[in-house]
Amino acid sequence: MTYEETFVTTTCPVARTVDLLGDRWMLMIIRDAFDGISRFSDFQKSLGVAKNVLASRLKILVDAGVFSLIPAKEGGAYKAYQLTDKGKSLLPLIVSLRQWGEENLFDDGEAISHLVDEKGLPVAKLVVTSQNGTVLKSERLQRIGGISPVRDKS
Amino acid sequence: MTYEETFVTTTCPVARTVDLLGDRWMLMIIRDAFDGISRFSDFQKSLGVAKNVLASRLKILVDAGVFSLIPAKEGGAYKAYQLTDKGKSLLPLIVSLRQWGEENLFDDGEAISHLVDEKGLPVAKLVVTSQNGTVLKSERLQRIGGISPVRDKS
DNA sequence: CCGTATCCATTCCGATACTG
DNA sequence: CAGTATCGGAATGGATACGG
Repeated sequence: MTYEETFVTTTCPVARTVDLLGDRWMLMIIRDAFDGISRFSDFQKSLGVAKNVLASRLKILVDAGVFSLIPAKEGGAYKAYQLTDKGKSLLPLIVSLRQWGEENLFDDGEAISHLVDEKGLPVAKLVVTSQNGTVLKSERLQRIGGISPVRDKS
Repeated sequence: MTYEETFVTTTCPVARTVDLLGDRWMLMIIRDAFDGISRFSDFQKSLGVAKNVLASRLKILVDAGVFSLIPAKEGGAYKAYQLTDKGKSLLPLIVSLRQWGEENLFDDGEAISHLVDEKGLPVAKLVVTSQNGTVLKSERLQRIGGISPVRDKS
């Protein structure tokens, strides 16, 4: 079962991304990739997922162009799954997941891992803005084109 | 089975968020909520999900504080699931999903729905930056504290 | 080490029927 | 409309064994 076979045609980009990545393992695999993991066995150790499941997920991600599979070098022992540019552009998604979790799913004083830059500074909070830089609240957004969401007529 | 019962304690905020929201229906429900949907039957019509499944997901989201359930007004007919502030702070996540899908999962010329502000301007692209505003590439990030990811020692 | 193939248990989901 | 209860089937995942 390849990614293309299960791909649902929809005009909503959120739905398409969720079709591809909206799965526990997918998102955790990508998180690990941003943490520098690139080998099959390291993904498996980190996630504790069954090998067949991991293999199928990685195949889908390679097919989708999120990972490229680098063959083992001559004399090298391991293949490597590396994020492509397409894969690296998932960084805002992973950071969104991280920041929301940090702010909403931890009690004060609980152990927590942080994301920092090379100087140890925390990453800035992601904010949705208009193209002129003003912060946008969700109430001021609307979806145009494509599917027409059901709206409250009351 | 409530959200608390299945909550996996981990020091990684990504994992906690994925535990709660890393599911096809969850993310689609939240997308719909940002599109203004608030009623049980409208979610159901929009998503085509079975009622028992929808009910269980909405309960989890209410328990988690993402939605508040507003009872029907006197004389009003419908209850409403409204995003709380906590729920509204998921906007960057939904926008991340949307923008990645727009850029990577559509062929040129395909019908696509867009997210715009009240003036019809597209939302700006989300970018991960350091606290001083410089754009951060994934290679320059690292996770500190909490779990120690498996790293390549080769 | 990196997977693939198979099997089995479980979960999950959709459909239906029913209640307030 | 807004759910709850139940049931059967499909899909999924984990474990294991095996092969490149």
